[in-house]
Amino acid sequence: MSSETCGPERHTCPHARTEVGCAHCQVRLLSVCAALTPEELNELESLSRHAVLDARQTLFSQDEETTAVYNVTAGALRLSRLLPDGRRHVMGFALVGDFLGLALAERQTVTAEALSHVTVCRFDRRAFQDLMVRKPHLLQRLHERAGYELGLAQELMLLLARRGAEEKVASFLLALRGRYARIGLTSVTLELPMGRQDIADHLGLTIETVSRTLTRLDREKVILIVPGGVRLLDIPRLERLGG
Amino acid sequence: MSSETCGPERHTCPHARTEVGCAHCQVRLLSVCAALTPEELNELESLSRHAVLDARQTLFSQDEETTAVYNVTAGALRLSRLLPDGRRHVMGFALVGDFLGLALAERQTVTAEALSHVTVCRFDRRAFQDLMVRKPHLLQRLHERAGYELGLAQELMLLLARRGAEEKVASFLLALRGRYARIGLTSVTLELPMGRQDIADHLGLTIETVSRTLTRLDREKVILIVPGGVRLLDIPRLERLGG
DNA sequence: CCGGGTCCTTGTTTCAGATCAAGGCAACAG
DNA sequence: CTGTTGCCTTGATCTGAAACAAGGACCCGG
Repeated sequence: MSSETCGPERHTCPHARTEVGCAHCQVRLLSVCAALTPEELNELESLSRHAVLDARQTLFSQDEETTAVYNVTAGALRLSRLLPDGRRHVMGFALVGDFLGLALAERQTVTAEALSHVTVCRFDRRAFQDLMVRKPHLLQRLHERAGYELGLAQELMLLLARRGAEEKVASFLLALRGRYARIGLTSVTLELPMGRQDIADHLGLTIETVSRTLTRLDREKVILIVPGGVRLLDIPRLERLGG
Repeated sequence: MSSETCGPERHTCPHARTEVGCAHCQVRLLSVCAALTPEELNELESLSRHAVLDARQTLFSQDEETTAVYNVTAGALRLSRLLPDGRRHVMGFALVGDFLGLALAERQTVTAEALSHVTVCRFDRRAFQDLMVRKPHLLQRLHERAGYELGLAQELMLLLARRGAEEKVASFLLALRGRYARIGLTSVTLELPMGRQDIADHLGLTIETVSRTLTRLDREKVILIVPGGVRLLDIPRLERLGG
């Protein structure tokens, strides 16, 4: 709640991109940029600026004008929405390779806050939009990605409507594992860069229920709680619990 | 559950479009077609076939191959998703002007069933996709629409996570009113083409809770339950209840 | 080493909504 | 007219997550 709002410009390093260009970007093949030819990539690169955020810093806030779109190259962010009555809902988490600003909306619909040290690739919105008009296959790629996001949103809806804290938590862990796998990160332990409160606000539970549920799963040897994440011990069982 | 699965082709009337072309379509300005020039509209028209469904008929089913995309020109459909364990979640309702198949996915993610007598405009998926590659502004329009859908999905997520049956029902009614207003339908009474069970499955409640909540709102003179829908008597109050 | 954070866990109570059960009502067919 | 069916409503009881309350683990700065 007390995170300082602070534009990304402050963290921009104009020299960074000369050192590591788009062509050498680790997330290029995961992201929308994969749609581009080398020369188009060059053009895109000329629009991009790297930005760095520390944990708890805000990349952009709900309702503010959308000045840029971003590609996450390292770290994780929390995407949340504040309700008029003060309650918060965490719409999701942006991981490496995720694109922020898909919908190309005039105003941000969510607040994006860094959960860890984060690096992003920043593109001016106008310039990006212009480029997209000229490169229909970039738009197509973006639209595909939007379809994927729509799918994620539907899964989450299913998750929220499904009663049972255990079901929710189990599905959440599996979904996160799936997203990590999609970007080639298959570790024994599942990193949880977000706190319990974030998970609770994401799943429509309270922090106590999330904590209790994780503790129970740990006690029943389905998972093992480790610092900064969990180890998934019995994935078939977890899948049975989650659906 | 017992609705007959039955392809839309059976209801196709190849002569219909000669009688009422795209240019005279009532929903043209509401839908993705609004992005097109008259001659492009002609081209689109040559791809379109009208199809008619009676209530309870299935337009397409979850997991089946996507052979076509649709534009709803009359009536309403229920978009639902079946979980492996048999539970159902109603992802949403398609109204007049809505486009089905935005994501251009290979397979359907939901089942679409007519809630009333429905007419749709059917476009072959391949042909539509080809047209879109040639008409970037159609793709752009589609992407915009996808952004809108993503917004709706987020709203619904908020709704599902937000506790309180009353809040959910109130927000649902207001959201539906908003969607009707968007397509120029502002009647005193809000039509509810879906049943109580559908609303329950949409909001993550039971049919009893939906019924009780509507009854309570009626008793408190916030709404008036009428056959086939409700009349919204005290909209400010409803807004306070819904957020 | 201590003091003050923050985050997480655990215990107890309470309540909203699920569940179980029954009945009402309109449409329709025989 | 009567039985059936589908949809909605109402009531009684139960349950699981929220709310409230407290304590523990860890980190960091002095």
